[in-house]
Parts: sequence; C-alpha cells; structure tokens
Amino acid sequence: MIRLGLCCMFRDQPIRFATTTATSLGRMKRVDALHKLNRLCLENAQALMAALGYCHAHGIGCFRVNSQILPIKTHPESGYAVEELPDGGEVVRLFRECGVFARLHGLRICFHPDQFVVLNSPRPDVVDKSIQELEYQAEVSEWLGADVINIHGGGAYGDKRKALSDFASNLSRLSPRVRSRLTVENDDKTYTPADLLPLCHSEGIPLVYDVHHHRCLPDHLSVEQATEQAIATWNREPLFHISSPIDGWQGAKPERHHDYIDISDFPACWRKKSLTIEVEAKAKEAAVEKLMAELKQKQSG
DNA sequence: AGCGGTCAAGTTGAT
DNA sequence: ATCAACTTGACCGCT
Repeated sequence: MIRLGLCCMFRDQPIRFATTTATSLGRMKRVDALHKLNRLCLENAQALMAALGYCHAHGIGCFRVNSQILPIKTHPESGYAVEELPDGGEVVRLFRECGVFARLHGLRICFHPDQFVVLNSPRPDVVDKSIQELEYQAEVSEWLGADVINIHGGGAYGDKRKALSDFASNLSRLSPRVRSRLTVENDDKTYTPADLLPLCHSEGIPLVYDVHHHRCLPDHLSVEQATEQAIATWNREPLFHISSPIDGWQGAKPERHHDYIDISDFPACWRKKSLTIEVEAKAKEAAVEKLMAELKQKQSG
C-alpha cells in the first residue's frame, strides 16, 4: 500500500549525477560549452536509468529527479535548448527509455524545483525565471512520464493572503504540461497545510503534505486531519513527505534532517493507505530501505 | 593527485 | 549585517 520514494541521490551506490558551473561554461566558447553539456546530459540520462533500475530491484517505488538533471538548463547566459546539443535527439531518446522502464515497472517519478522557484514573488524577473524553470522540468517530465512537479508556496511578503492570491494569478501563465503536474507543499517557515488547502481546492492543486514541516510549523489541524484533507486534494495517488529531526524534537534545530527516519515519526494514520511517501533523509537509499524494513516488521508483528 | 574556494537563482529567521 | 537552511556536495583551478 505504501510506496516509498528516494530523493535525488544515493549514499552508497555508485550512481552519481554530474553537473557543472555557469562560471566555468561562461569561460568557454559556446560550441565547447554545448559539447560539455551534451556529455553531462547523456551521462545523467544513463545514471537515471541506473537509479531507476536500483529502485526497482530494491522495492523503492518512487524516485525524485534532481533539478540539475540537465545542468544549467535555464541559466540566462549558459542555458540551452536540448535541440542545440550535438546529440540532443539521443538525450531525449535515453530519457524516454527511462520513462518506458518506469512505466513498465510501476515506478513513480517526480520533480521538486528548488528554492529559487517562487511563483508569487513581487519581482517580475523572479517569476519569469521560475516559470522557465518549471517549463524545463515539465519537458523532462513528459519524456519520463513524471506526474508531480512540487513547489512551495513561496514568500509571504508581509501578507500571506495577497501572496497566495498572486500565486493563483500566475498559474494562468503556466503551460498545461506544468499545470497538470504542479503541486504545492507546506513548508517549515511560512505556509502551513491550513494556509494552502483553500488554494489547493480553489485552483485544483494537490497538496504534498510534509508532516515534518507541519510539526515544525503547526496550525490548528492535527496530523490526522491534515492527512485526510491533503488526500482529498489529489486526483491520483497522494504524495507526502517524511523526515526526522537531526537531534530529536528537543534538539536545537529540529527542522534539520536526520540520516534516517525514526519509525515513531511515521504517522500511524498513513499505514494501510495508498500513498507515496518520499523519504527526506541524509542516508538516502539506506534510509528508505531501513524504513521499509521497519514498516514491514511492524505490519507483520 | 589532492586541496580549498566556489557554485545561478529566493526568502526567512537566528545570530 | 551576515549566514544557514532548504531535496544535496560536487566541481574547478591551482599547486
């Protein structure tokens, strides 16, 4: 019933995703930069196939793809279209092969654009660049069959209601392939599940419920209530996040992630439900496998 | 080969 | 005012 997800990278497995820096590319001639990017994109497509193969072999049902899977894709100077790469067609073909593999084995794939993607910023350039980034990730999502591109609510700018209204307004600027995949997640500083649920319902955006963030930044909802209300926003299998505090809930910085998940942080009400749970833990595949084993043990015991 | 400084981007809150 | 935190160390130029 519970499908566990691995986020972006491996701790022990020799599966790595390569990237580069815009600074370094900027020092090169364009043709040389494109050759380098071409090589990195091909390598990353192959690494992604290895990652999916590992997940399938180890019962991990979901994989989150790093934003830099096509490195520096939307950078204002060093960015590029896949068609500009010498082997762009081959890059697309390899990603589509990953999609075929995932579909064949029932693996879910998702994206989580990073903190620079802010749909409600008062700065127009920030919103423009955010949309570019979302469009890039949606293009790769199509190749892969990924069904989730998950972002946070963004800043509050002193007025959460206005900020969420701006978020909603900018949705009209997204292509259907972004819009149909876009989800929003409660964070640990600004937006609680209760803040986001009205937006989710009025705009038809699923809520990615992060129970760790909810415990760091609570609202009037219990974990059980937030779980039920988040599930209600989904028109497909809901996707949630779990993590444990680095030094316990009484520690100095509970919002920081531990290497592993403490099974007592896993909400009892999530068991027996049809859910994808992405495991945000520094031990990566080791943490997913440990949690999987403990969930199984508790189920049978 | 090894090492240390640097890396595209936003926002918040702790210090 | 600076900095760490966020899904995470990896890359690059120097010696």
